[in-house]
Amino acid sequence: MMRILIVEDEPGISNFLKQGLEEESYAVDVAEEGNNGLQLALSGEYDLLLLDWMVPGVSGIEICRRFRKEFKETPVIFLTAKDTVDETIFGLQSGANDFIKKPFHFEELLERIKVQLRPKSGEHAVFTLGNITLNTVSHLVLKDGKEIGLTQKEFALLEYLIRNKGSVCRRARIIERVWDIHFEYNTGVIDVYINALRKKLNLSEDENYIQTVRGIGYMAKEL
Amino acid sequence: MMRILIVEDEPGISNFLKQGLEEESYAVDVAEEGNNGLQLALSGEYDLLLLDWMVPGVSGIEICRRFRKEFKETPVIFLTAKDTVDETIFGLQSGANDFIKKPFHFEELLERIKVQLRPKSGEHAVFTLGNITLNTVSHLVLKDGKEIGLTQKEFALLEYLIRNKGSVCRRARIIERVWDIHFEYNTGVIDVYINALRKKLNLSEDENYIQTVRGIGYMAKEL
DNA sequence: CCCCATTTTAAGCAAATCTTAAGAAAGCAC
DNA sequence: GTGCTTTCTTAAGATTTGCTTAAAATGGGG
Repeated sequence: MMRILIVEDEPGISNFLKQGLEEESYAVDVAEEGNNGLQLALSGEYDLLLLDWMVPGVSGIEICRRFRKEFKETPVIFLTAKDTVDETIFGLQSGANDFIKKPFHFEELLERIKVQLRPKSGEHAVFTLGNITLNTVSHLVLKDGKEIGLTQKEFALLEYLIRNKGSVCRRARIIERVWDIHFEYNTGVIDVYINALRKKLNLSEDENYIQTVRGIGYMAKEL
Repeated sequence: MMRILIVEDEPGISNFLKQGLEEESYAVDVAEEGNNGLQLALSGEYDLLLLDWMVPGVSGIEICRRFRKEFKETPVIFLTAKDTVDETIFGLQSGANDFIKKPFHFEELLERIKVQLRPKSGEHAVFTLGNITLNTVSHLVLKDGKEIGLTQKEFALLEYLIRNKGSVCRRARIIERVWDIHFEYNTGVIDVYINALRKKLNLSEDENYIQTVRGIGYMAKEL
């Protein structure tokens, strides 16, 4: 699941964007103010930043600059009413990846977001775990070359586990990352999905690729 | 286990926070008054301070300032009804890491606490003790490169010992830090776990990495 | 509006872990 | 060596956590 942070002080715009992007199954957080926005951005939770040029508190440009120092690869897109060449250059120098001028069509923004989030050549789009192959672009999972039909959530869970192959994934983290649920870990939903994955992947005894780590969570692991 | 000290004179607020944070599995202590709060803060037991701006006795700002002299890295968050710029700057100059205005949503506070407690890049995630490796991120323990399956408590105990490698760890301290039990040291539970650790790590005679310090406690030690 | 696939909740059962307790062994002072 | 204290080891009961299944909610498409 891709996570987007919007820093935008006009609730009209931010709500519109949040709803639209959530319908496209992104996880969206909104900060209405610069200090809060910067802090959230630096938390490292996000895969893309949508910054308003001018927000109360720390400005979008400043957020972008400070963010760039920490996260060199995460894309930043500016939303701006300004379109003079000077300011644009200034913004790009601050490390932004793209600009979009208000007012804009939602489709155009979405397209640009997709461009930024498209895995760059050289980046992994295909992950493997033993004889299992997971392709994040075609959204296909194969085991021994045979297609396994997974639902959205099942795919997201498997993707999260495989991306973190070799590390124990804590339940709280899984719930946050795959379900976008925060502050409520007493649900048994992870277990049900792990169960479904193991069943659909038809893991035999000697194919213990999805291991449970009692008291902590689960781990995808090569054998 | 992360330990939080709340200094807040309104029992309504402090109880609400204590309960909520404990449900998130933080260890929480409350001081209702400044002098007591300062004393507890300076004890060095805590990983984060939640200070009310105004409390009877020593003020929150004063606690923060005095605390900063001793503990440069431990985060401090203020709870405050005040939000004028002057006071905010004053608070930040006193060394606070963040502010949150009353009234606030518990989720927001929790989010900010998590941001502050997130291990900063560059901090140690991997600790070693002889041929033993403990990774706090992947939650794995290796001996001679081979994975050792530890339970939660076993892992926590080993982590505590290794983090304090070379220092004797008193039983009372271990019970407080690993089990969060205070004022009750007559339990034999540490011995049982030390035993389990030595067994699982399969420590031979010349690998006495976890030493008994008779009458005091235990010590992890390079040989 | 209904149907169907997906997601979530709930509950009983199984298994691993945690804690307690008690006897054995080891360390220490005399 | 004797007697006392501390630590080690084991095992059993209590508790927690995970597995599995079925049923209930949810949500999108016809």
